[in-house]
Amino acid sequence: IPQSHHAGTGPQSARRNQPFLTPPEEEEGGGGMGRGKIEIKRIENQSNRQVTFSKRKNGILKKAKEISVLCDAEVGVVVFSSAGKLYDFCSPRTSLSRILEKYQTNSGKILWDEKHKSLSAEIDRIKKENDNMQIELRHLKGEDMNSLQPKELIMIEEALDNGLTSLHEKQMEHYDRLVKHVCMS
Amino acid sequence: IPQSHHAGTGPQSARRNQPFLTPPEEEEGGGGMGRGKIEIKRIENQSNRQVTFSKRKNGILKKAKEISVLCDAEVGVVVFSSAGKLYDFCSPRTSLSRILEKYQTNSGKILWDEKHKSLSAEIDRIKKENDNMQIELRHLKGEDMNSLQPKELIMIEEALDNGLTSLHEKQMEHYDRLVKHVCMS
DNA sequence: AGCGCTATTTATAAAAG
DNA sequence: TCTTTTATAAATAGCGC
Repeated sequence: IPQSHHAGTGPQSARRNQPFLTPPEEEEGGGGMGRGKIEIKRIENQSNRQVTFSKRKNGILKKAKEISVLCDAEVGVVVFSSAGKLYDFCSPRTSLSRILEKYQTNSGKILWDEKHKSLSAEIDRIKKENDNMQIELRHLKGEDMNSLQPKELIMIEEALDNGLTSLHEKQMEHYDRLVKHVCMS
Repeated sequence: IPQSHHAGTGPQSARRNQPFLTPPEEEEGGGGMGRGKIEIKRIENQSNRQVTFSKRKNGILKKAKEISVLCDAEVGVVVFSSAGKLYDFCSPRTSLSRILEKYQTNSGKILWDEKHKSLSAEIDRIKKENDNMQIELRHLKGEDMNSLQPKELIMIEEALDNGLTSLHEKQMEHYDRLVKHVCMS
């Protein structure tokens, strides 16, 4: 998409990143080439501060999304610009409320009363069930088996064999039906 | 401090970033040069997932701190590892509670009282997920297959075959380890 | 679990539109 | 204010300890 212009300059080999041994002509005679390091302290210029906020806010939300996907982590992020505008992110399959609830449980800090403990408890229970199935599924698919003992592997193997057997029977039924159908026509 | 070795390869002018047209001698005969892009999807290898989580978690908390300082923003971040360990950040001069209060005011979402809805919605969602996994599990175990089409059966078959293949590899590892152990004793 | 190393990939500060 | 561009600064994947 970028692939800017590059009016037919010629060969333009595959090299990239020609640093700038000689400044390849300043775009304008004028001054600033800049980009550069900044120290981590409040940006005084309000405009710059706003721009930087916008960029970094996007950056953080993106990072949050990435870690939640990559590492299967639960993440909640809430950001207010200095102007008071709100931005937030919450990992999929959960909610800020849920994360905060967990936060309370885990940190001991109480963010709100405990009216919803029971609902929460049910969610925990179901999620646990969920996790167990997830694990079983993974195992049947041959994933995450490093922690398994030989005995457990054998049980999985039996399950898989049984599955295949049943499945083949079923496939045979389909096959027979097909053959029968063809013969009759 | 770093300034590693670089045994006198020669002139080594000020250029950096010599990619690696020819690998300038591998340190050891051994293999891995690696580093590289990864796609944003769950990291299957548990160990890598944990390491990446740790690194990126630090990264996000750092970014949160930076934006809060640079841009005078209020930021709250809560992260749970997949193992359930909690990490969090909150900008200075405030607290998570205060940020959340502001969040409610600003977003209209009421985290506490309206939590019922989100909780029950979540329960519904999880239960549905649960059901789907249940079905998939049954299928892999060769149950409830009457409603499946041949094509679907084939997909299941492939899954089972893949599972068996992976599993046999794993069993082979156990076996090899056992043999090795016996021989050594 | 964490730190150091380095090649690469990303994020971004500045500038200009 | 948001976007695109470009040169730099940072983050980080895969190793090794």
